[in-house]
Amino acid sequence: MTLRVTNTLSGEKEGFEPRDSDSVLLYYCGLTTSDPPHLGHARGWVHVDVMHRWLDWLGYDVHHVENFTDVNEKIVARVGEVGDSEADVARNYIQDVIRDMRSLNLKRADVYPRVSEHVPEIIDLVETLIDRGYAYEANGSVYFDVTEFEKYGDLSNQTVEELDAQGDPEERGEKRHPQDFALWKADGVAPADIAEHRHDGAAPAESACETAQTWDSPWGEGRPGWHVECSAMSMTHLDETLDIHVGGQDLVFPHHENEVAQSEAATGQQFANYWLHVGLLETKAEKMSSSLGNFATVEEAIAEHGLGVVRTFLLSTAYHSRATYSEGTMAEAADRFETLRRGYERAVEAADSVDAGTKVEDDDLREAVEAVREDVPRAMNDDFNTREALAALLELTNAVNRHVDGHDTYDYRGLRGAIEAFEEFGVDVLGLPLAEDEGDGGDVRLAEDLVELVLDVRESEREAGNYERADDLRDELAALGVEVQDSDDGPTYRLP
RNA sequence: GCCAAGGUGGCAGAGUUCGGCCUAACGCAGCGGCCUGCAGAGCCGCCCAUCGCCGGUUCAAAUCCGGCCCUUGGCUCCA
Repeated sequence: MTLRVTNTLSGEKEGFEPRDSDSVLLYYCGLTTSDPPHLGHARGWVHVDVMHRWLDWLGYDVHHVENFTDVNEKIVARVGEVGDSEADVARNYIQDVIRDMRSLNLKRADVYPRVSEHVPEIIDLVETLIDRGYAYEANGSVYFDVTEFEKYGDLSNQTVEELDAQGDPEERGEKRHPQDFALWKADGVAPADIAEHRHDGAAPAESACETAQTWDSPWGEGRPGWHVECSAMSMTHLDETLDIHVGGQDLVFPHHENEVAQSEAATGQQFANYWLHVGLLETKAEKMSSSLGNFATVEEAIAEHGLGVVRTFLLSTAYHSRATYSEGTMAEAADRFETLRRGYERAVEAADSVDAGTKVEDDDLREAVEAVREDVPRAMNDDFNTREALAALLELTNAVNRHVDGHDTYDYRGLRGAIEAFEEFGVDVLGLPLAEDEGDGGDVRLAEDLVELVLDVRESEREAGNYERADDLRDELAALGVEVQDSDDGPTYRLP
């Protein structure tokens, strides 16, 4: 059973073969740190995270890099709102990104390089491109000459001629061809460059622009262009040829197209063997984006729904499809996650109970365990089909519930198999917090003791037949977020 | 206009690579039943799909081919 992935280069699902049979170089285009991260970013991160986890499961040594674009006109446009300078704004948002990545339970990448730390490498790359005849200098700026690179347009399936036909010839300026793009931009940032990105309440554009960073270069003072950074950083931290390059669907053109051109022109090597593109998150048939202002931030979503629900939501749609964010889709995710979490909990409780024995054998349960061990790897190997993987775990949940409901004594080995499958696939591969305890601080212990005290009182009311009083107590606990469930063995509860 | 990705039940969303086990998964919503003092959770069952439209290939098509319609994304900052 081998991994197959949909490669944007070919437009087809292909068998995955890394350059080196036991390691994978994985690069993900991170975000520009000019706005709070929203759920659309989280979708990309979580899917890359699961790819990383699955490649680990398959036994590869994964080298994973994600960049931060901390030099950009949009960041300058925020000066005065969240910081006093371009660098300061970027630092603030990088901090937000790191906080959100932690709360999303992402496996760490090996490196999170920033543009501001890689200007020397970028300059080297630009010089190489000039030396090799793929780039030219004009008035202190450097442009990539798309007519020199034969494969330009291959990734996005366009030709330079087609692209030129769309461009406005007046816009060409100092470029030789309309599609040429900047590798290095002379001087700093002009107020006009940031005008369209500004919010109300920003600092005066002039003073914001004064904080824009510039660097010395062979062509004079200036700033790196947007596209070079990914080429320079991925080559610095991984290699000239990557196994898998992942990014949002909206980056295919021009960003990724330009990355391919720069990198391959400079090295003569294929830049990435597999290009994977994550579909965009939409609300009511409109993509979620910072510029449209229609986003839910990662922080808000986690605070409102919790990690498990957010991850379940993001993984409930295959990475390459677009996904819909709405109250309804979140509610569905909440249900799915709760079902899984309860199923896992029931398996653990049953296995640990005195009624679990070695003499009990439930074929249905054991078959379900075998099935999930086949179904999840098959789903994940089929282009990381996380939706199918979740469905397989839900089938296991159903088998666990049937077993616990239908028997007075439990099949210990069957349950243990189920628990291991939940942990291996649900927790380790999909990153779901199935076993999350709510922390073991003193406050939590006190809360537990108090809830148990209330439940004891409630039980005696029930025994006395005072159901109204008992129901009131349950309702009041529910109002505090404490979920109470009655069963034959007495009530169980869960803290919020 | 050009390029790309899509159009599957009330919603959401797999399956299309290599046509048949798809009489279309998992789930949400809805309905009925079991369990329960009640509720919830869970279990069992049911309901809702001629898989955008038209034509073609085939013993057989959601899956392949042709045409058309529509949606979204990219072509300008965007994961």
